[in-house]
Amino acid sequence: MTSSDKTLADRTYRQLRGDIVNGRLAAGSKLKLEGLAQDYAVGMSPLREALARLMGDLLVVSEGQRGFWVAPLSLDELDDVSRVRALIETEALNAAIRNGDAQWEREVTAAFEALAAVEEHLPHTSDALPPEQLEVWEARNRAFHAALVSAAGSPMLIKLRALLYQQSERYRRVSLNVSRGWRNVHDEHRAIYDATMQRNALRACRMTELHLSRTAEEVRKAMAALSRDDDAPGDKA
Amino acid sequence: MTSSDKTLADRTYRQLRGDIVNGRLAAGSKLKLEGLAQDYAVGMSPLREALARLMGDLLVVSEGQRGFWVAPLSLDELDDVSRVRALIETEALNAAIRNGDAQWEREVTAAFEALAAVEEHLPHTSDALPPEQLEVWEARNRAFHAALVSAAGSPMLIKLRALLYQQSERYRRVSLNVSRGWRNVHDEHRAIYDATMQRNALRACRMTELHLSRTAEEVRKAMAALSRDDDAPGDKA
DNA sequence: TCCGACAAAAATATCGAAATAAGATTGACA
DNA sequence: TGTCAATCTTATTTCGATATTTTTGTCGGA
Repeated sequence: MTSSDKTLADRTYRQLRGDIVNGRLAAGSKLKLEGLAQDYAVGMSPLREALARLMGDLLVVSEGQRGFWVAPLSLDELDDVSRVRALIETEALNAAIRNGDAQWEREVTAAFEALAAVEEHLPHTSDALPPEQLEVWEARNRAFHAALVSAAGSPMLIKLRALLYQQSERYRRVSLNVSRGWRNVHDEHRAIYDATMQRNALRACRMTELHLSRTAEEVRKAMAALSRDDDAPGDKA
Repeated sequence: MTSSDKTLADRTYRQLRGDIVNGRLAAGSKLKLEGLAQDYAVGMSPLREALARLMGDLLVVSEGQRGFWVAPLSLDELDDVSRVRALIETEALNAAIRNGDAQWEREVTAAFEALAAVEEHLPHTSDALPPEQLEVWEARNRAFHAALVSAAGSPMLIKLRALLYQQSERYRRVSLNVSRGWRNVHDEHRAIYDATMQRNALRACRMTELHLSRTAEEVRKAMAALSRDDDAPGDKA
């Protein structure tokens, strides 16, 4: 699609990843190989290769001779991911603030302003957001957070951060489907941005932790609500 | 081999991973698919599936339509991996010391004593170690470090730690091939073990950092020596 | 002679489809 | 009601076809 789709397996990997992260493929659902091969119009070989790579991203799990599933979501894992993400993200941001040069500042500013342009007229009370606008926000949010840490000078930190961001995104998408409006997430982004530009690493990391924990809290509530909804209408045997 | 080899791709994944980590497949070398398929006695599909999974472990890199390579090693990456590993490992150890119960203590003790049994009569000056004994030490070292953090209560931390340990192991194996003997690594392990058993998290983490940075330093020297050797005898065009 | 562009050939990576084998399901029988 | 076997579904793998890259060889110009 966008970048390096030299091979069919590559393209399928990206498509599948997107469909899992944004929830089009439900968490925990069985991935029927034949069906997927048809949907994505590929043969078994590229499909299996894509699935194997997604296992490394912790988006797919497999069991011996029984097939593949979309990795399940759970409240416990949400807490786990959120905590580790905070650790990695603050470490990376700290390093970036230490190492970042003028070019980095420009990139962060550009990413922030692009994000701000979307966030400033977000519905505060509405319960639904046009999917297209949601995709734009997701992309710019991802870009902003990526830009912040891009000067960390540590490929490994950046790689792990990307992995954890993706995990978080899956959870966040769940809550966006049931959320009763947007909290003033823009203020939080601005606080992180300002502290970063002032090279106030301590404050920037604190604001980041706050931002992450608030997001996690929101997801937690949404998931709890969802599981209540799941239990109530369903009957026991 | 050992655990879940339900499928050919699984077995091949493990074999390849082992051969890369212990250096039987040289860093940076091209992985010729046909050759590998013969060596491991599998077809293309399971082989490619294994390689795709190894990409997720950062042990293999691939390029578009041009094939696979063993991920290269570099001094920069050694520093990067070492730093991030220290971050993750101390975080996990800290949590484990907070959460670990009596069962955990027993497991750590057992792992430590098994390791000690090998380390106590390690050659202090010898320059070569029988490969078989080296494998035993590697296994017990891995088990000891894994046991320490096993009670961290965070699957994600443990997963990332395992990834980084594996990266470090690759580098360590390089240095073991050229090392002029063993430093008193056993004292370092004992210091970590003692502090852990005393539930002295601060000291345990400090000792861990020291242990990791000393190991990294040793590897750094070995790699520098190797690259000198590589340059000197070789001729320019 | 030396180099560079170009074209053919070889090597190799990628992919799809059919064969195989393992697991799940159904139904008969005890 | 539980067990076993036959059947069906589905994952896994092999194999062969296709597409791409790399190498080799040839020619023409400096």
